[in-house]
Amino acid sequence: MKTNLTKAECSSNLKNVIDALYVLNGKWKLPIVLSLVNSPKRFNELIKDVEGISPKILAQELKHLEQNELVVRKVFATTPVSIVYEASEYSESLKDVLRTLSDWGAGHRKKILGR
Amino acid sequence: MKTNLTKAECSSNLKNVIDALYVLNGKWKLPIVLSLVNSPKRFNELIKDVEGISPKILAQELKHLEQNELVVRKVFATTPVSIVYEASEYSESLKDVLRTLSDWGAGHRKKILGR
DNA sequence: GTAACCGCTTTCCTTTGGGAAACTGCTATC
DNA sequence: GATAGCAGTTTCCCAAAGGAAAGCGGTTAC
Repeated sequence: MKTNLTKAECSSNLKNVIDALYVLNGKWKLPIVLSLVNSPKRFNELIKDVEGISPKILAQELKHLEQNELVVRKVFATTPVSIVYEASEYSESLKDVLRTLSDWGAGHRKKILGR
Repeated sequence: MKTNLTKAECSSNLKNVIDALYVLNGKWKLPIVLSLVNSPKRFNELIKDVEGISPKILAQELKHLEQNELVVRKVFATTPVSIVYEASEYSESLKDVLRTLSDWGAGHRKKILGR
């Protein structure tokens, strides 16, 4: 059986794909999530770990990721309070997405650039 | 076995994922590919089918998609020449990517918006 | 010959994303 | 009391993305 994309697959899923890309898009979202998957971190630790990001952008992206429940902001009532960002359990749902994207990206680079 | 993203999965694949998103990104690339998967089309047919796109953007995106071998531009020596754009056979390689993105996007929308 | 269609390109403009730097309020340390 | 660190916010700026409108060279239909 020929496994073309069917019309249904194409049009009915376009919105879903666009929604997914909206959440993952931009220069920093995935780097931040992946840094937090490695280990939870505080704001200034993220600034150091995610190379090149500015505090404005980091704050902005963390809010976006929090809204999408991929990152959790935890406040500890120490003095002074400590604030720690973690990758949520839900962020594991990205695993399959990231794997297929990574596989395709690797294969594609090889096809187009030959390396 | 706990199926966390491993450190290796995270860092070594980030570049691949970013490369993949670079190719798929933007407002119009996927709509164009999906329109062409349904049926090959001429320039002005695409203008009508991909609602809201301007000729400048369409020309630009078609070039990008051609460079990435997802779309083929065929010139027929009729008088006047007719130019037809088709989804390439290689564009089928996007099937898995689109499916996982679509699944995740659908689930995610449900989680965040409850619909 | 003129009006219309095809496949674009050009120009100009607005919106969006991202970055640099300074600054703020708070706390802790010296 | 001065300095430094934390967790950001504010301001200003630049570049890239995207859109609206017009134009252009060719062809064909009237």
